[in-house]
Parts: sequence; C-alpha cells; structure tokens
Amino acid sequence: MQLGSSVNPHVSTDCVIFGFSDETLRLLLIKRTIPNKLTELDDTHFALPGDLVRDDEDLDSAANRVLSELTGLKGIYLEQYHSFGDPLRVTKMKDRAWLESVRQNPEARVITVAYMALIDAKKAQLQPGSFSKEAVWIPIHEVPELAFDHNEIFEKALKALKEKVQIQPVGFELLPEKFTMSQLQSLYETILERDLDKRNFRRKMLNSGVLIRLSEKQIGVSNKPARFYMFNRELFLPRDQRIVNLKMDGSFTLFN
Amino acid sequence: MQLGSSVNPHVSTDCVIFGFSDETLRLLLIKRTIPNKLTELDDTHFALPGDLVRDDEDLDSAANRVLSELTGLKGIYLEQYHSFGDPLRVTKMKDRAWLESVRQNPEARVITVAYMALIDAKKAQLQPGSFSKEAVWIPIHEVPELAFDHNEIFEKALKALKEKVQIQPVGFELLPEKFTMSQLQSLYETILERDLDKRNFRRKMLNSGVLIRLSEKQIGVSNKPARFYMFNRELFLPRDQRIVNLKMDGSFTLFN
DNA sequence: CTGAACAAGTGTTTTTTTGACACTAAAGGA
DNA sequence: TCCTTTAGTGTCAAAAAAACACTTGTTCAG
Repeated sequence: MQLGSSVNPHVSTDCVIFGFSDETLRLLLIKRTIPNKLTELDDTHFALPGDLVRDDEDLDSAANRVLSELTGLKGIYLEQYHSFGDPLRVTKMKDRAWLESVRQNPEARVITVAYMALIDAKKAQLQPGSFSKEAVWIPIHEVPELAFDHNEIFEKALKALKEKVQIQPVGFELLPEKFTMSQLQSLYETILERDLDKRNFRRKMLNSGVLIRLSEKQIGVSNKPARFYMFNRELFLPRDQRIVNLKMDGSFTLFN
Repeated sequence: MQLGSSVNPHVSTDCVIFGFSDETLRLLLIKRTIPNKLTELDDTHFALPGDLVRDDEDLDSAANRVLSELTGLKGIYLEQYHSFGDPLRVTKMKDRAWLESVRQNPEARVITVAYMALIDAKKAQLQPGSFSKEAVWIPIHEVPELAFDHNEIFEKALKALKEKVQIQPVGFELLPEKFTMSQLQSLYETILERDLDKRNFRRKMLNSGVLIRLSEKQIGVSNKPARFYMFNRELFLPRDQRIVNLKMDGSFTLFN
C-alpha cells in the first residue's frame, strides 16, 4: 500500500512529561527494545510515552491514561498544546520495524495529539507499561534522538513551557507540596535558562499572592533553615490571575 | 454499529475565521441546507467551514485548503489552537441527517483539528464551496447555534484570540493594508471588549515599532483627516517582538 | 463666508513596577 | 568558638503605565 492511499488515519496521543529533580528539568521517556534481524542484537531507542486513542475515549482521557499507566499518578493536569499530522512523520526505518511488531497496519498514517504535563518527579512511581520496557527521566539538554518526530514534538513543548511560565504560575506542579523560595527560584531559573535576582524574585512571588507562607521550616540543614511555602491553589485556575509581564521590547520581565 | 466500536476515526479540520468590518468582529460561517423528510421543507443550519483531512495531506494544508476554497485567499496564516475529540461530539440529530447525506460512514467518530485565522473581511471573495451553499459573516455576539460542537470550538478560539492579542501584534491581519489609528484602536477595543485611552494607545503602538507612518491621509471625510499607517511586516514573525504587558494582578496592561 | 459639527491629534504629571545592589542571620560541623 | 553555608531582608533610581483636556483640520449647513 502506498502513502496517500485511502485508509483512515490512526489517532494517538503523545505526552511530554516534565519533571524537576536535582535542580534539573527532566523529560520522561520510554525505552524500547526492538529485535534487529540483521545483527541479532537488539536495538534500543527512546520515545515519548503515547498510545493510540481508543474508540470510545476522549483525547484528554487517552493522555491521562498514558500518564497514569506510566507513573501511577492520576488527575494530573495535562495541557493539549498541538497536533502533528505530517503524512510522512512515520517514516524512519527503525520506527517501521517497531510498528510492524505492534500494529496491524504499520503503514497507516498516524496523527498525534500532543499533551504536556508537569509533575513532581519524586511522586512518580515509574511502571513498565504496556509498550515500555523501561521509563527514564532524562535531563532536557541530554535528550537523545527519539522515535518518529518526537524530537520536534518535545521541542515544541519546551518552547510552549517557556512561554507559559511567563504568564501562569505553572511551575508549582513540578515541586513537592511544600517547598522553599530557593527551590522555586531554582525551578524558574532552570526553565528560563537564566539567573534571577533573589530579592526581586521573592518580592514578585510574594506580592503575586500565589504563595502561602507556612510556619514550618527546614530541619537538619547545616545552614539557616529555609521557610516552606505552599502554592495557593484557589488562585490557580482563574487564569486571569497572571503573575508576570512580557515587555514591549520582547524581553521577558517576569523576573529581572 | 454502536458508538465505541472499532472504526478508525475520521480526522477533519475546522476553521474559525475572524474578520472585522463595520467596527464589528465577525465570524465566517457556512449555511447548510438539509432535506427534511418529515416536513418536506429544508432545514438550515450554520457550521464552521471544515473538511476531512485528505490522506496525503498535512493538517495545515487541509486547513488552508478549506480557507482558500471558501474565500479565494491563499497563504493566510492559520494557527492551530486545539483538537477536539469527544467521542460523542457528533450526536445531534440534524447533524446525523447531514452526515448521512455526505459521508460513507456517518457513525464514525470524528476528531477535528481546529484552526483560527484572521482576515480582512473585505478581501475575501466568498465562494460557495464543495459543502456550502452560502457563506456569511456573522457578528461574534450573534453567532447562532451551530452544528456539532462548533459553538464550543468557536468559543475556545475567541478566548485564544483575546489572549493572543495581548502578546502579539495580531490584529493587523484583520485590517486593510492601510489603516488609521482609530481603526486600529477600534479593532483592539472590539477584541478586548473594553475601552482604551487614545493617547496611551497611540504612544504604545508607535513606540512598539510595528507601524509604518504613511504620508497619505484620508480624503473626503467631514472632519480632520486621519493619517494612514501600515503594518511593518518585517517585525512580525520574530515572535519575540512582543508589544504588550500582562499585569501581575491579572489585568491586562497592553493598553490602559 | 462663517461657524458648527466632528473626529484627529498631541504632552505632562503621577503612580506603579522594575532592576540593581550588599549585608546580616541561623544552623551544623570542624 | 569560629568557619562555612544558605536564608533572608530594604532602598533607591529608572522605566513604564495610567490618568487626564484641549487644539486642529476638514466638511457641510446656513
């Protein structure tokens, strides 16, 4: 069968799941092992977690299913940010090999609806899922070549995340429930890839009203213990509750 | 066949096309006429322009095809903003009737990738397309009940437009090539649904560098003739060239 | 030809927000 | 007790935003 022939497309979701640990923004990938007929050695490659959308399933539900099968986390906020449907997106040879081992009709076109999620990497209990031998957290600057057009899908998510963080108090999902100002600042610095002024950061965050100051502090650290904060979830969804500024000249003025 | 059965979904694109004329933001809709077996009178209803994505066709291309078949305009910027895939989205009776008259498999689930476009309503030469008897511009506050979940799709586009306009000099596509400051301000006021201060608006727009001041002025108006401006397209795509500010307290500070 | 009607166009001041900048405080460990 | 380490704090100058009212140039009516 030729490309361009008359088969309804498959529809899948792919999830770009960001986590934050050890001061590093990480991407959750699955590792696939494919029998290589030539070398008799198995090939390994990485891919975004994803799956076909089931017949009676909402797109959002499909994404949530993929995420929860993989991490054990439920009810996480997933944001749909783009769909990819280039008819030639499924063309690399090793992808073919894998598809042939999994799908009835490996030649069929696949349109994928991409979702982005932010989670606290430590909360995720990674489980080998239906398609994944293994799931791993990879620092975003060390993401290898991925299956299909997954690199493109990931890059677009990263770009969207950087823009989103300017506008919404988004990063909180990436931290444990109670966190210190320094952790929060470090998260923002990581996402934005630049340093922020400590005092200005604190002022802005506190004035924004999105933080709840707890009386609890760190214990057992060999320096002045930091106060913990929580995110004020009541302020979250209203979506008009913006915390940051984009400047006229194009520079971001969120912090600094 | 039941819903939830095992048929690959159809994939379509729907286009939310905004235009601006007579100080009003308008939506381009197509009017469908469906034979009603009971009354022998034809039923009429409105829908967003859209079509199935062809087998060898990119999603963006499909949207562009829909738009250009309908308006004769080519190369218009279309922004994909969301995909809709509720398995029950195609359930209203009159939609069924229409689908039965057009599709081979009217029960099949349809996932639609929605696009948004902004055009100068006066440039569009509306053409009855493959599926549309007639295309009409309807003020956004007078949009009637639409087919399928098209009302939801439209509302989401409108919301996205309001956010977009805060961040990007987007509105220019909606105006003729040469326009006055007042027209531009009126456009922004329409989209944002609030009044803006004339002096602050002009200052901000001029400082942003996106406008080219022409020597040409209005003629034949019975008041002081307004100067024309053009949009500086070279500044457009860089995407970092932002013109507006979102404020900390949630209010938009773009203008006023 | 005069002036009334109408929208265009123009600056200043006050308030708010940002950005730059350096020292003290509190804990553990040596 | 003192050294190391990270937390935590305030001020001032610069930039941006918001509020605000009068003059200008054109047509049309009388």
